[in-house]
Amino acid sequence: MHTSAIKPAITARSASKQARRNQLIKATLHCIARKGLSSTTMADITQQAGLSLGIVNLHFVSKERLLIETLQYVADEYQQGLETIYSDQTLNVSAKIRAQANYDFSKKIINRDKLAVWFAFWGEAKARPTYSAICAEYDDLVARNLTALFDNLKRAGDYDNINPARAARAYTALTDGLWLDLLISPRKLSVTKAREVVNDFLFSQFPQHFKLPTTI
Amino acid sequence: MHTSAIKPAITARSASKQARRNQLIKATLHCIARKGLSSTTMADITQQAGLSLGIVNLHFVSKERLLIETLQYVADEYQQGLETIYSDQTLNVSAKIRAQANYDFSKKIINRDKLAVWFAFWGEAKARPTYSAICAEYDDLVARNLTALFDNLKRAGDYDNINPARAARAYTALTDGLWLDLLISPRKLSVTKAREVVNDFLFSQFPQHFKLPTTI
Amino acid sequence: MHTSAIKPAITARSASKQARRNQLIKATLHCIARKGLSSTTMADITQQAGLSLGIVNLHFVSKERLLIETLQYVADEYQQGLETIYSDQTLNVSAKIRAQANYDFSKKIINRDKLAVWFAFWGEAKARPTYSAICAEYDDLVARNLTALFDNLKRAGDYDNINPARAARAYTALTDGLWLDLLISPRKLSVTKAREVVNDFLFSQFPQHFKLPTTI
Amino acid sequence: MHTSAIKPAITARSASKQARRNQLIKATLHCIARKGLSSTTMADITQQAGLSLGIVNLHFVSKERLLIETLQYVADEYQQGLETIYSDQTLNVSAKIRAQANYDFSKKIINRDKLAVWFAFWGEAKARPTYSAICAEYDDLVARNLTALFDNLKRAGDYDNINPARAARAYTALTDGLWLDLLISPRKLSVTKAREVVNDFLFSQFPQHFKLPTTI
DNA sequence: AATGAATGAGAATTCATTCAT
DNA sequence: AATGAATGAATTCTCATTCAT
Repeated sequence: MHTSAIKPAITARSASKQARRNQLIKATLHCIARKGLSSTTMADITQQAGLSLGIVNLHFVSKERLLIETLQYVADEYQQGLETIYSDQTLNVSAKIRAQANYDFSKKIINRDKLAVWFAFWGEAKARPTYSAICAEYDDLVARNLTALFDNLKRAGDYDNINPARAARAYTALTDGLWLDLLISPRKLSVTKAREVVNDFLFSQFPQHFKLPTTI
Repeated sequence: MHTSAIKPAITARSASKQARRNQLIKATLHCIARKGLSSTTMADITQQAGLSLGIVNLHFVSKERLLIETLQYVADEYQQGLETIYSDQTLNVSAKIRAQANYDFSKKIINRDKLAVWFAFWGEAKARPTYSAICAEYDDLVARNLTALFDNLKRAGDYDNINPARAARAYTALTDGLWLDLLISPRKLSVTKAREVVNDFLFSQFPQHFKLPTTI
Repeated sequence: MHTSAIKPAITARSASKQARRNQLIKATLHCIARKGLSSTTMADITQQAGLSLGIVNLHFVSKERLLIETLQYVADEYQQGLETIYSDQTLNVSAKIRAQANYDFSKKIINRDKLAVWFAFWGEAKARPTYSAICAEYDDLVARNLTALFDNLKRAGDYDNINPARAARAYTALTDGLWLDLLISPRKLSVTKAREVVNDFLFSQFPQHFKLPTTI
Repeated sequence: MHTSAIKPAITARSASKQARRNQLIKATLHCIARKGLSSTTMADITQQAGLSLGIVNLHFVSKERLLIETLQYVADEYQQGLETIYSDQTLNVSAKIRAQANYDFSKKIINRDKLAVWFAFWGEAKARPTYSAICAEYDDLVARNLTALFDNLKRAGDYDNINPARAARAYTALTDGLWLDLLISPRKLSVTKAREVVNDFLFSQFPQHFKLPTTI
């Protein structure tokens, strides 16, 4: 009873606390995309968030922690999208793979700002194990699930030559590489073309389950 | 004896201007790989090179210029290796492709330091157009040549479904992605596995010209 | 009462900011006078002000801006003194001129530190247009007002040979030159003597309105 | 005979040494006038002289010594011109004064570069006693000679109100002040006007010996 | 909880001077 | 005597963090 009276107050407080944190993470994302990871300062972030300079150290202890949580935020966001697909009971195996391919090159993911943030962190990953760990985590999720899906397809079709784990590895490498291309030379590679490349790949691996892109 | 007579000539003072520049670029590469792009300072670089602090501004005007020339150096080195392959008259089309695949995952290229440097710069590319420009250049070289090679194969075999330009795009994306995986999670992806993934890809596209990796 | 409740909140902040700026400008003046413009460092200034090194960039963006505002400060201070004289309704024309002559060689102006600062900036003026502009501004004020005053005198007396504009120019040149002498060779020229030189000049131009210095 | 064979060799050496020194002083003057005293570097000077960087320390020991000798050079040059006038037996007293006035506003002296150099050093004078000493020296020469000349005039005419020493002081202050104006605001004060101001002054002091400028 | 002025360690850059050639 | 690459102390500027309000 007491608790039910007190809890809302606590939740309210912590909710507002979480709101501040998200506000700062959003601002951080924005700044990293505009100015790059190394040129983004605390002043940039807090100004972008419309808050005072001291607030980051209040809510995140240090800049380093804010950056880590920002990366975590982006990784989580991506993972949640995938998990929704993976756990969707209405989709069959190939539909899930198709859904992931669509998701990986959807407006939500293919957003130059988000790509920039991904690669900004990857670029620092070697020197900062914490970044590596976060990046590796989502990688795992995809590898596990995609391997399972490809394995299912292999059994469902006549795919003796396919190694599901390697195909999954190829898929993630291919999408990472295409994202990089989309970021570095957006004039040479459109999202449409990138999708075709992915579809080519899926068709080449599982011709009985995927269609050839209309244009060759 | 010779060396003891020659070495003194290469001491601090008499090293050629170009030698000094290379010395500094090498030191820069080393530092970026160890500490990351953003944490690498002039003091780190000059100390690594065994030279004095002021030397960078003497030979490169500014840190920014040194970094650009360092990226250029790595890009040039990679390009030269490829051009040697592309212009090798003793290799037929599929041998050239195989040679590139070997080269792309050879000791010379797959070196965690060099990968780290690549991704360090890619991570900053969005915010620094000069970096993008250099990265885009080598991309172009590969895209052009690989498209031509795949085009040749297509005519030589029964590959109606292949779009050479897309296959080339897929190849570069795949290798970029694998490099990233090798950098980020070297425990999960070995160079051997990465080679198998590439071979899988080449076999899936041109089964008449490439062999299936021995292990499935 | 209202004011005492409201003002402190508003003024306290902004006044404190302005106070810091003045504190730094004062310290700058002091350092320039002691060590010269070119040998004055940020460390000198902030130490003199009893503040930390980073404070200048916080309040003035750069050293260059601090120097400009310091020059502006001295120029403004001098101008304000003059404007008080020019706008004093209780003084007649010749009294105003006499007041300016007194002011120009008063303790407030003839202060070796301030003279040193003036000439430090003049010395750099050729190479820095911003300095020139500020110096030229006060020059203008004096030229305009003194010309008008001399013009009045000319009409009031029998001064056919006087060209008011030229007399004004002569007056400013004379005082500038005397200030320089007071700075460079204070042993040869006392302030008293300098005053006599100015009085000689005024008497020679307008004998009906100014007295000959007592000692010849 | 020996001597006549050896001496030329010695003279040649020392002459070439002096030539190098003059070459460097000229270059220093040029650089100070263009860039200001504080921004002039050893590299600027040696490059301007078309010589190597190390040469200054070879011929002048330090930058400081070079600057002092440069100031000395300008001061000497000015003094020599004056001494030629003072010792010219063909000129009477008022002609000498007129000659000096002409000289002080001649092309040789009124040269923005040289003025800039004068004031650059004066600006640093307070903080560097060596500069003061050199500047004071020429001042002395003028004061002594001009006082004597004015004294002569006083006896030759009806000038009871004139104090020759003060008039001399006024003359030097006036010219210094006009030089400063010519340097700082050349658009407002032409050399012609400056000459008129000086002539006004001489006429006002010694109306029987100097003519009123034609324009009033 | 929030602010933002102040701090000061750390970084890049400059440049007089040195010294091997 | 001359050169100019190399040095490293000195200087300005940046910016994460602190802390009084």
